[in-house]
Amino acid sequence: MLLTVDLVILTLREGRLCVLLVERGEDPFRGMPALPGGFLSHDGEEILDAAHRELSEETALTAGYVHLEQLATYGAAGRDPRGRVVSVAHLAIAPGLPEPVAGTDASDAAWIPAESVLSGALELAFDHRRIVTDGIERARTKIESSALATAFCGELFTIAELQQVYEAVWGTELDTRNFYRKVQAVEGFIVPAGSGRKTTGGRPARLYRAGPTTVLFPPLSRPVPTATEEDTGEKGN
Amino acid sequence: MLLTVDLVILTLREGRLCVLLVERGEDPFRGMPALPGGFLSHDGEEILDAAHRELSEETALTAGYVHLEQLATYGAAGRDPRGRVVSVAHLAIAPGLPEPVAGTDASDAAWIPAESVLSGALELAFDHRRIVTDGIERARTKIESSALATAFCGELFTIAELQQVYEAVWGTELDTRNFYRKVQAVEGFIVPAGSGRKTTGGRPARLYRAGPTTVLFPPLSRPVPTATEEDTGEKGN
DNA sequence: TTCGGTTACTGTCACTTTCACAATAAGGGG
DNA sequence: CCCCTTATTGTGAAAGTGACAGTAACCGAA
Repeated sequence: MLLTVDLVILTLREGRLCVLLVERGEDPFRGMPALPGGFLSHDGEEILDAAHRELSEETALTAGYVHLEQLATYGAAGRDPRGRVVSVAHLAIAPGLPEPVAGTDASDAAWIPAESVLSGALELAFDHRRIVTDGIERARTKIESSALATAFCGELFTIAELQQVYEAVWGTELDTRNFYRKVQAVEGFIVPAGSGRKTTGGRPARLYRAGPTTVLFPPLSRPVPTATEEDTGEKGN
Repeated sequence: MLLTVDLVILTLREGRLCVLLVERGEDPFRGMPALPGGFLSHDGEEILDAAHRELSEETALTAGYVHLEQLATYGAAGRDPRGRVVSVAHLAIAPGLPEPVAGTDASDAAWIPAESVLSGALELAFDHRRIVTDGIERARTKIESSALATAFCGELFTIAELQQVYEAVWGTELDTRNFYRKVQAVEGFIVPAGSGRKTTGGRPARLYRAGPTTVLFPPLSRPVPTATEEDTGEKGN
């Protein structure tokens, strides 16, 4: 029985939720997009360590602030043609890397819009489509009641940027005024950080950094889809 | 590398949240309480099937209505003295079994109050204390926004019984009137079922069964501990 | 039959939270 | 100095929440 680690690495690029996929260079599903991952390097390697290793192999994340957590374990008998391979999937969330990240291990690596995977337009190797779906669902649920969304931002960010995170992950639009109020109402979620910076013209925005709070209360609840906006190609189940 | 399946089986007994523990009959941690579980029976057995098998081995659950879901995977290098053993833990929730369930596989099986494990009063084998803690935390969180609580009840149940579930799992007391209102406000959470039955004297209670709704909206939010009731021996982290 | 005991069930009011909605502030560039 | 762009703030209606007590229905005993 072989144990592997797979990674669902999410980030924001141009306001869209993206997942890092590599093109398989070897034979099961050769040439097909797949999640980055691999076997444990040596017997005795911790699972979480292996996930960290794969993460730094695949992304050039110098800043140590990357969220990484276990997602779920996938071990269906027929998921790998080579035999019984059980994979412990992990969810990683990184701030928007401007570089497309040329892979070091696999043939090619690229940020793919999450929508392409969710809609089924893009076919993935193994059961990786399911894993990506589960990972995104986890992220969508978890940003409601935890400070996870700040992991999509850099060290310093504006409230507008944070709002873009929520909008991209949930695939909805939010009211700016209510978002400002709710986010600032959560004690210790975001804390001010010195001066402001400007972006595209306009008034400079205040900068914040992630605060000590990890559990959001009251939570930022995801708006209910109003049944007349189900056209984004995203399935709700 | 060996793969095992462990089960956190939760139920309600006399209004208290209990977990099923077996006394280990073999040598690593012999005689110590542990979670039911075991190795995959044959190479190729599905992980979820193995969990179901262990569940029916350990409990005499004739009614098929038991909730079973994957919890997390534990693979720390030193967790098993025999070598590298990775365990996929599962969370099971069953209606209150009146029988103490004499174990068929392990030496002995018994329902243990969750508080004994959470408080650390009872020492468990391996890292099973952590697994139980994670399982209970999962249950506590999940009954807020899913219909999971009905899995603690039988086919038919009263609203008062459902309230006892929430109170036992959360370890808090709830206002009866508000609970009635909230539970009935969720469309399709519980649906009426015919006639009423009496319990200890009193007015007969209406019976309900679990409805089709699986996501609770609005959710039943767990009351915030008011910092003057932290004495139940349960740690809040 | 009535009465007391026990448990199930329901209604109100004050308060907080949520949502929908628009005007003002602060820079940059011409 | 004016215009453009984006950031930031306030308000009123509506819904939800929490605290609170009384009525209803059945049982068994007097």
